[in-house]
Amino acid sequence: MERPESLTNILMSAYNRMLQHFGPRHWWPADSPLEVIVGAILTQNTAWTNVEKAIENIKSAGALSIKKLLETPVECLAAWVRPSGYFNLKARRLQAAIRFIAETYEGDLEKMARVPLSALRKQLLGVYGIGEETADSILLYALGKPVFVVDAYTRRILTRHHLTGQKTTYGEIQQLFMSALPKEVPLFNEYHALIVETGKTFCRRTPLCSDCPLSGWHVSLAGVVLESS
DNA sequence: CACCAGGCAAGTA
DNA sequence: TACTTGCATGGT
Repeated sequence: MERPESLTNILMSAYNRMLQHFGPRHWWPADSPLEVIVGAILTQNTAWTNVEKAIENIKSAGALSIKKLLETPVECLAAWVRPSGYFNLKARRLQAAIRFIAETYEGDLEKMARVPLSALRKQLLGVYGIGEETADSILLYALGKPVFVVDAYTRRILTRHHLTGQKTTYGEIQQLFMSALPKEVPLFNEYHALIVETGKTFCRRTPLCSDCPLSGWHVSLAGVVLESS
């Protein structure tokens, strides 16, 4: 049996395999920090292609700014974001996020980005419609904070490779990565993007794992060597 | 036709 | 605290 690998080696090996396979993802797919925030809310449990249509509607209306969105009635927001699903819900969530930025930071995302990570994360989690994944996506991809984003794909891939159980919490999975990896924004950025790409391509709910960059990925942790499925 | 997608909050026990 | 349910469009 091989010598047990450290968690750091396991996670970096997975990262290198995914990077080798897909190349850099250049995330988040958006033209501005505000567009990242809007996209983070609209993509909740929704395919990104649908989010693109919704964002295009907002752009076509010339409304992709804090000032414009702030004065847009919620019914109008709902009409624009309709293609992304849950449109009544997401219109309210969008409005709540925009109001928070306007009221707390005078609509200035650069001012917002100067607040320390942990304090900012708590603030975001207090906003209606912003949970852990959305908060972390905003922190990392819109504000440049070194935090690891955990999503359904992250969970699914780790579970399939026996690195975590089904009931592992968001925070535990986040700690798994953040305790083992250097806390660098470019690494966290690329790592999560690669997980999403790998998940979309090879690890959907209906399994389709052949040729996955992680197939045959030997995981040895705590002296127990497992074979990925 | 059924199932799924880069969650979240509110309700229930 | 830990589970369940509603929310909704568009692609496969």
